[in-house]
Amino acid sequence: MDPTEERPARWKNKPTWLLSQAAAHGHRLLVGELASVGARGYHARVLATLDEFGPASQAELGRRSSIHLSDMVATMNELAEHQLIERTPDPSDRRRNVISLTPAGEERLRLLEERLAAAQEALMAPLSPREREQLTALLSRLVDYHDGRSGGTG
Amino acid sequence: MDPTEERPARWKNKPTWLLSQAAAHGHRLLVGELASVGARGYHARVLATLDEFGPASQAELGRRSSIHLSDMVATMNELAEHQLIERTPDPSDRRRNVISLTPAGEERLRLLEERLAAAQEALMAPLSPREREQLTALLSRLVDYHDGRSGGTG
DNA sequence: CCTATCTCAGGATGACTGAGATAC
DNA sequence: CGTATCTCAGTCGTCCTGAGATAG
Repeated sequence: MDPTEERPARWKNKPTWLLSQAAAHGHRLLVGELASVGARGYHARVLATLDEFGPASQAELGRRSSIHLSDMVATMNELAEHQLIERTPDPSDRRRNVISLTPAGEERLRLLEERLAAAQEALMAPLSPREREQLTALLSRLVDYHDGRSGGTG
Repeated sequence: MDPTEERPARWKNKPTWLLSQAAAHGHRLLVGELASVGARGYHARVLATLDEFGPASQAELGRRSSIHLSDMVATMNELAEHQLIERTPDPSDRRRNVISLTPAGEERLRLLEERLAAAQEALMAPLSPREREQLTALLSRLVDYHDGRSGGTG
């Protein structure tokens, strides 16, 4: 950031601009919170998805977490290194690894969700509860619409 | 994307998540539009900033465009390669390059702004005019607030 | 001396492409 | 056969750190 100077007026009402800047601020806060406990965004996403839907193959987990299949390998390695997940071969389909959350992973997730919540609060600080609801509702509309266009059955 | 499966319910109301996903969709649309004419996001940002504020040093231009100083060099090289900007030494401060828009750069900018506008429209498609205003107003509040916290006098 | 500008090298994250081996 | 899974290697855009040379 460091906007010592004014920014072009034509950007003030450009959604892609506002969205990218707002997301960048959110990302900074999120990364800061997670880094304070040595985690990355992908970790929180995978752990939460496992907690919510239970064990699944890497590919399925990646789709549910909106993480690219080719990025899942490294993410799984990092999480397995710390015994936060377990990777066991699927006997009914030998291509697959079934990923499951370990007790340590569940505990880790609780910690990460605290940090996540702190980031949300810091990000939304200037908005009233009513405005926060409005914003999340509008963003949800946007995301759902575009997910539907580029994605599968949702 | 490709969300063949459901996504964790706990994300549905997480601003950092919604923002990052909405921004990603916007970014995809933006990059797609710009790539169709061989341009990148930084090009449009620098060209628009030059058009709005006139010639400036690289550092000043970077601050106004919210582009990191160390990323400006490559961006300037790319734009200068196509004669879209001119880099002339500042006689009153020999550290500085004064960057100015060439006629070709102005023309280029007009083309890019058409593509930009198309991306905005595609992104906001599911929202009514009133909702679009609400969204941009809320995002502006968010961005202004956090710009003020991390930046200068903006 | 300290600060600012420009340049270069490189890292981190997130999203993505392509290709290969294996299994269904 | 085609398709899906997992793995590996690498690109790209954006944001960011650090360091050096030069100039104010």
